[in-house]
Amino acid sequence: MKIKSQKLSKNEKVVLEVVKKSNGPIKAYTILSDVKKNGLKAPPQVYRALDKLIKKGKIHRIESKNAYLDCQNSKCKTSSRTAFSICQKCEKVTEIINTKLSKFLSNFKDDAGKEYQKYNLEFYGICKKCKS
Amino acid sequence: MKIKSQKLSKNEKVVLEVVKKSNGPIKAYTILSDVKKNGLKAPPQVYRALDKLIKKGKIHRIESKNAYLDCQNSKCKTSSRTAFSICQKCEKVTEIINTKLSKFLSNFKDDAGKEYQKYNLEFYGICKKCKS
DNA sequence: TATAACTTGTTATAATATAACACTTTTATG
DNA sequence: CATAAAAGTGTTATATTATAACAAGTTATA
Ligand SMILES: [Zn+2]
Ligand SMILES: [Zn+2]
Ligand SMILES: [Zn+2]
Ligand SMILES: [Zn+2]
Repeated sequence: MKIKSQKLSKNEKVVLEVVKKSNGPIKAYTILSDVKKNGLKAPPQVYRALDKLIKKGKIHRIESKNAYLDCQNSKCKTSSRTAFSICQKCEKVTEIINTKLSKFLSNFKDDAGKEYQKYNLEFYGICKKCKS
Repeated sequence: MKIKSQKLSKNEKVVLEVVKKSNGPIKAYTILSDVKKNGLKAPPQVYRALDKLIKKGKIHRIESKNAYLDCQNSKCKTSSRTAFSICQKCEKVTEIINTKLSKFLSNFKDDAGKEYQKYNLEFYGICKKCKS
């Protein structure tokens, strides 16, 4: 199994910094307006960087929010198996890092006996802060 | 726990029929062009119907594809707990109906001991047909 | 029948994402 | 090194997906 290079290009670095310093999931066009000071001007520059960063396991896409979040899991070498907790009130998102869960899903066989190399799981609820 | 009415409005019925007869996930604007013969003309008419149908558990949204699929699970009274198998080659999507899986996820507690009443899980792989 | 709740029709626009093409930089290879 | 291949960048235009806002019609129900 070939290991994908984790080296980042100039634009990838710029975009990753913005995603990292955002407090939670950030949208592509929010990133774009932010990176304009770094000389990036057009959507494709941002989307390309996002796509690469996802492939390199540096960030994840929160599908139900069209937003991007930096990986909070040191073990996340790739983006192939992800799980998130999403607050329906404040929109806070955290990556779930749970061995029992990832083992269960990685080993899961469907009724045809098929296993899956890749999954994305999004849990929805109300976070602790919003409950109190 | 209040049971949501499953009664469908005229537009909801029209849209549901199109989703049902499509062979796999269908996009909102594909639905729109299809329902034009029924007098529906504008995106909001389709999107409203889709939203209601999702809430009523008649269809599901495949988040990673921006597409809609009719519910294949007779037990799916609501859309709160869903799992899908998605072929990365032919884009075929099937709803996973598996008691072990749904029990595990429904009972899953994160590290803070929190349970979730809602989730969406998308598995990605290559379907049987595409493998052979 | 009044009135609230829901449903529809319509126009316009917002938000998200990609195609296509020219050019530059980096990497690999003989 | 030379040079070709691969990866990355800049740019314009456009495609795709989704919602805001408002007016009007319909249905439930008390
Ligand atoms: Zn991660
Ligand atoms: Zn919250
Ligand atoms: Zn279902
Ligand atoms: Zn397939």
